[in-house]
Amino acid sequence: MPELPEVETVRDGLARHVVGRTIESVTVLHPRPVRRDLRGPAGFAAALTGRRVVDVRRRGKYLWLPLDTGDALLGHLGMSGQLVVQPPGAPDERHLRVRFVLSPVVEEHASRDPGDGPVELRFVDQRMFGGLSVSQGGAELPPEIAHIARDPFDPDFDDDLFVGRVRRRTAGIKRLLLDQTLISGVGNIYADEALWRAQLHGERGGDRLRPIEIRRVLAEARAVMGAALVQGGTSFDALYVNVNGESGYFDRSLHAYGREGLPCDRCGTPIRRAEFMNRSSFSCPRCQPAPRARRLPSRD
DNA sequence: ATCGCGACCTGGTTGC
DNA sequence: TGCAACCAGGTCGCGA
Repeated sequence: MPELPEVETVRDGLARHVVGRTIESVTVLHPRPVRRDLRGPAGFAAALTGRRVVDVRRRGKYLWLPLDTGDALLGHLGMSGQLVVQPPGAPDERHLRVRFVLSPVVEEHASRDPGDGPVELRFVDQRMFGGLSVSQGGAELPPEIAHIARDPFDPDFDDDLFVGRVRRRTAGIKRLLLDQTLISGVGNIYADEALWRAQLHGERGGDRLRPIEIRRVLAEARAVMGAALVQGGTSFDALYVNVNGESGYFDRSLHAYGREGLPCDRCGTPIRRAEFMNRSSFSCPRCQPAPRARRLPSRD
């Protein structure tokens, strides 16, 4: 499941391979991934055809491609989305949803790299939680994602602001780590990993954490995602930009997620799986002690 | 404002 | 063997 490191890997790959190209045609093979675009599949395609891609940017798990018009192609990979760059005529992927035919790299930027020829940008998504839309005037920052917080690698991410906001919330710290309006880019896997590394239980209330504990889990989120970023950045080949949650290029480094019943790498206690927000949470019952139940508000 | 939950979606896996 | 139930989870929208 793509979280910040995987999405950043895709952003970097797209920046190398699609910037400077013109979108020559757009084919929507399934309407669902463009559902957020109110103009419908035909309007979506029309708004992009003939436009040149001038950059590839990211905030949290969202990606957008600013266009020469000041609009942007906005995308989210959801759970199973991929953006792949392929040579024209490569066999269609099983779950190919949208195909963009891109022009060759313009003359002045071209090298002798065969990758400078025409390519296809393909949105492939099995479960279709992800999607694409055209954001009008969204080149700088699409208004659709103005509510998404900066991510912890953003130079303008404000640690003090984050600590302050967490301390004013009663929800558990895991829920707050997943709240993209507080901190973006963290998903279920890296939330569990950051909490394991910080030795904090995800149900500890934001208002029950000391500032130093909040700073610790923030530092660990940076550490675990930073390590994944380094591996991800070297894991795709020249032309094929891939995000695949199942590929598991980072699996070997996981200490909590998916390790139910396996011994904690720190203390040997079996890792426990718990239901949380209709999904799974993994933690060490010894290293990450659960908080005592909050006292019910008194009625006197 | 905040909280917590259901809906959305497919296909691989599990259980009978 | 066949079929149904289950499971993965990011985001949005809703009611409280």
